[in-house]
Amino acid sequence: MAEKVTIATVARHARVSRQTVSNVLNAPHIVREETRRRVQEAITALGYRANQAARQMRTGRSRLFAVRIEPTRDGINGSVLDRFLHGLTETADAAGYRVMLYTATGDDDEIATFDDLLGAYDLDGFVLTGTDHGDPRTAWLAQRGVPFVTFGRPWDDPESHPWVDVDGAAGTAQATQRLLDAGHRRIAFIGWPEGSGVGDDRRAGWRTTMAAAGLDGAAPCRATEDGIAQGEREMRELLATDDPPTAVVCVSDSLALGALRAVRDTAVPVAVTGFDDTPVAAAIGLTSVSQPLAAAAGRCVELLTGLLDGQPTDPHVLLSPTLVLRHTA
Amino acid sequence: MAEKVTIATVARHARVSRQTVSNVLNAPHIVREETRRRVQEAITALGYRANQAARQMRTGRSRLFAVRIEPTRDGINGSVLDRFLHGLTETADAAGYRVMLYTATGDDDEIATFDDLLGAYDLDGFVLTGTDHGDPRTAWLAQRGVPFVTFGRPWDDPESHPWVDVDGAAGTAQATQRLLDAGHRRIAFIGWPEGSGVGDDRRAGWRTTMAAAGLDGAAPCRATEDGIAQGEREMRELLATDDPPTAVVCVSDSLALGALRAVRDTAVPVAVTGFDDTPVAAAIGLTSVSQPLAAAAGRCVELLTGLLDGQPTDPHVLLSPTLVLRHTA
DNA sequence: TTGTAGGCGTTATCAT
DNA sequence: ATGATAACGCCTACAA
Repeated sequence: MAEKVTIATVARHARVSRQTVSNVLNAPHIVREETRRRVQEAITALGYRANQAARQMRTGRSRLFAVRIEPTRDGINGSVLDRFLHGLTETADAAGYRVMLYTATGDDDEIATFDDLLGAYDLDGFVLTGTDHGDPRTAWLAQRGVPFVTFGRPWDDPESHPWVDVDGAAGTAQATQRLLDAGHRRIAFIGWPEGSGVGDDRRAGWRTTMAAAGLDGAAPCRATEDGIAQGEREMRELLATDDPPTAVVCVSDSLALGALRAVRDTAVPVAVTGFDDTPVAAAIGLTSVSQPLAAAAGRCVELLTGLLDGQPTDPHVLLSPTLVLRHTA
Repeated sequence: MAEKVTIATVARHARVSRQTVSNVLNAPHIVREETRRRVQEAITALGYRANQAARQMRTGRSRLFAVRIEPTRDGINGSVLDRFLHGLTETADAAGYRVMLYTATGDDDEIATFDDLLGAYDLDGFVLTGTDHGDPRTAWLAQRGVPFVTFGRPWDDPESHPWVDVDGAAGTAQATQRLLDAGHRRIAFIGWPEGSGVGDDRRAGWRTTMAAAGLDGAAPCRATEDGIAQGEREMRELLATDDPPTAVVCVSDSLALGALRAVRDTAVPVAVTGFDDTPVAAAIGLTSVSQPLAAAAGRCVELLTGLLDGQPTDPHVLLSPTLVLRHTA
């Protein structure tokens, strides 16, 4: 444990004042070339690292972002957040920020945590995931002028705050088109109940694609809560109709997995596509729409740092997903 | 957005000195009952929160732990870390600590990050996951007296530092015993190559159980890298032998998934068990050994906080996994 | 371009 | 039991 290396140690070593060292760190352009080099050398030689606590106390900024980590619901969708989180940490790191985790049991609890975090750690910003209609969290943050970005559009008013999202409609449209190209005509959709922004968006992609092909009439649509069992049930009912579909686009891998089970029992092959390209999909060969999570995370960091530096960045980013073709479609 | 509430604000409000407020916070017992109550009231009334940066500068402690988030390798095993991380964040929270994330591309890079983090944020401790033989990271931390806990035993010397782990051998033993009870006699094992602590441990559980049943001769054992394709190949080779196994215990869900594919083509039903109870296992009905990840995370935090408070806690915790029975065995 | 003098909010030390 | 004072490491004035 070498004794602590402070800005003073560096100054002494480089035979300049502490202020000059600070300048080299925070405003390199105002320091003479040669002096700067000498200071830089001292910094690396001594292994100096700016103490964030001291810096934060003076500047009020912590170079820290906070992200909520969710309780891994059914575990299938959990991996999406997991991948996003990794991308976020990596990009933030590169931008000189670190990511702090927190948990919350609901919106109110999360808002209380905002308060806590802001008071105790002077957090620079938040990255929220999974926003929904009339989200109280974004309102709270916006009202206090706390910088934040959401991964997921604000469905009520797209202009209300910076966000990054993946174009779900484009994803399902792609999947639907692919089935169309393969000769399918009766293509069903199994989605979530109306009212969730994400679910409605994905359904719209399928619906418009079918309509564009003049196939509205051949497009049975079901809605259910997420889950494998639910997917299986809906698909069975679909198959039991007079004119059963030959393909189905599902709003999630969970539902697609269930549909796949129902389909396995039938003689006629039915094509199935899912959404999110989760590990499960990869493992069982399910064709699925893949979100560019690392890119999304990167853009979130970009937006947030831009906000903090007062740089004007386009605050709304919509990324395109890609269809990963496997055995099931 | 109200003006900042500091210890001075509270002191004024409660008509005491700043020091008394500090005492109420850090050494309540030395403050008179009535004074303490008055200060507490002021604290809640004003919504005061101790500023961590200032506290840290004075005490040198940050109430921050760091954990590495991995690049979600094949995604199947990634979910294990994900669940662990969530448990960690929750327990740390309850203990008044927060979790900071970092990434690293290798051991050396990770050590460099330790240095960074320690210098910049005065981190209180690290939680390492997935230790292996002769881990340079633990050596580095230990040498500098940095508090840390590993999730995973140090295989070379169990006494060298505090750890929490799950008894892998007990898990595979349980799985094997269950197959024995079901009447199986020829039970194979598909594992990882010798040399990984975790893999060898899990193999040992199977081997000793078979030996105890006097079935050493009926216990074909294969080793391969992790992966679905690898599992399928090994299982096919196993099935092609003169006296093929009627059941197989796999060291991971990935391998089990592959084995399952090989087995689906055969006429004779072959029982398969995996390890980690990943979402994939749940989705396809694979019997698997489940690790108590939330509990493990909790014990990690317990050990670490104990270390920091100088409390003597048993520094070695071995938890038992449970077998989750599903369709495949 | 470089040096000097506060002060950020907290806690430890020492008086009272 | 309580209060005054110094110090943690850094950055932002201002002076040289």
